[in-house]
Amino acid sequence: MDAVRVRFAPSPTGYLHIGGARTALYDWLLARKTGGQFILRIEDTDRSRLVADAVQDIKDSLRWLGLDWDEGPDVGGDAGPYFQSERLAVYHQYATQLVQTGKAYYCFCTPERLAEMRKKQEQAGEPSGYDRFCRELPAEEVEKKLAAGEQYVIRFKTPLTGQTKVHDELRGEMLFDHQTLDDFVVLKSDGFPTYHLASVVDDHLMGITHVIRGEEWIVSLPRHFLLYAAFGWEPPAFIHLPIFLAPDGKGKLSKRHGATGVSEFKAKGYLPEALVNFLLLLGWHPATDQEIFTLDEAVAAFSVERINTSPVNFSLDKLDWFNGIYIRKLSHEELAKRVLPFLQKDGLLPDPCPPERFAYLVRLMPLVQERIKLLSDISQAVGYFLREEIDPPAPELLLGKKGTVAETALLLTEAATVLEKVTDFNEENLEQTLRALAEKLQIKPGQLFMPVRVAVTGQTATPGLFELLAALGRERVLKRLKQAVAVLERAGAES
RNA sequence: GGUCCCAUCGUCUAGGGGUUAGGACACCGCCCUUUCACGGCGGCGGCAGGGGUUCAAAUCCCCUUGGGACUACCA
Repeated sequence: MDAVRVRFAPSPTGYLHIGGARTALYDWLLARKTGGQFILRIEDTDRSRLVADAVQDIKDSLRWLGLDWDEGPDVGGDAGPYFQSERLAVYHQYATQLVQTGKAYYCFCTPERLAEMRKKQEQAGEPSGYDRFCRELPAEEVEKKLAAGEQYVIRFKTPLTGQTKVHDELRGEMLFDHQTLDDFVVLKSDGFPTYHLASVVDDHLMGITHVIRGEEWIVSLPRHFLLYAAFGWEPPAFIHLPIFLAPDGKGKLSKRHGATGVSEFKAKGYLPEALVNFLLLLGWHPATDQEIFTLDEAVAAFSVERINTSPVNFSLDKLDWFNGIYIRKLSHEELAKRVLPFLQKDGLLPDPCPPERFAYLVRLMPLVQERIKLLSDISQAVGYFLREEIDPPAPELLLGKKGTVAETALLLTEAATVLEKVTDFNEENLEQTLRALAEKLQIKPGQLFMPVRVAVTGQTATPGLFELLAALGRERVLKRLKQAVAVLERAGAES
């Protein structure tokens, strides 16, 4: 495929949505695969819905995912500006051109009249759409209203008859009757363009060859083809991606279905590698049955032809699996780095983190790496390592299913005694010592190990006991064993 | 209501005239094992329905049904 120019054109009305992230990913992949350009364009033409931090969140999220843009905010480019709000003169020029060539007209209808019109249409069960009240206004009247400073919009003069044939790379040709289209607004009364005008003009001016966007735009395709024809321009290739449905399959994915923003996934402890891999396979499938992809591998394997057209249920199960896979791929050092902010947020490590504490964190990584699914699981997983003391475990937890208070207290006391004497407090010695103790007490190893585990961690699910004890260090182990014995003695006295 | 899109296990999907309908996640079981996890092995589970076309249909066509999108001076 020849080098391609693609754009991701989000509207800064909120954070970067997970659906938008997939669109950006496919854009980026296509650009990288063909040696073309990936352009970021901000479609800030709706002043009323503008969100202050949105652009920052979009840029941060894109970078976090590893999707760098060749032209756009912060990096510039020859086809700018890349904020539509800075291109108003351009849209005004083309809108005016449309009017002058008889392809569009001024409309002075008030929002009130439009609302009333819609109401009547609804009541009558008629198809909705502008009733073309201003379409044939005499030129003198238009001049008069304009001169009087009346508010106006510019509407496209959709042909009354005939049809427009549109083309989508995935679905092929689609036919739309002009009768089902109305005279849509291209320039709003505040001087800003609508999406239809702005995107068509910009895509043409910026030399966009492939438009990748959500399926919800298919219905608007005929308008866009009409605009291209009106300007005498060749339309780019259109690729409409299947929309994301809510996990239950009922309706479009939205905020009420949990996290939908890329930054939320980041905050929850998902790795960008995992999110990208997950998104990659949501609507696209390689020719092989490979499932794990680096960004580079994805670039090599990606092809537009293998994008799917059926709607996708956005279910998170597989994302968790991907996250585990990628967590296990990281080096101990790198994992520690990624996990650090979560520990700092939970107050388990200071910010900044002193080197020796970080080194200890790295030392802990092999113990927990295959046990956490989310980076945010880390506090639960290493809390008892990072704290000097732990809360005394509940007696029931120490006893397990069939232990008695007296027996367990004895076990733990014995354990403390032998552990105090271990010469070198390492994994191997610890295992030898404790297995020997179990044998001496004539109990199964597990009967000894579980109470010890609970005594020193407060949890029943932990990394291997001996590596854990070694990482904890003799002092804390003994202290916690004694604390547990005290808990049991107190429980024994009470009953 | 109108216009348009879509339809293979619960989910993501492969398969596009002849397959025991394949894989992954999830779930269940077994193995490994001091717990948890990882890993290994196995299992459960699907072509929405009806008509055609054809020697042969998950696959092509039509209808029905179901789901979804759009229906703004939002994108």
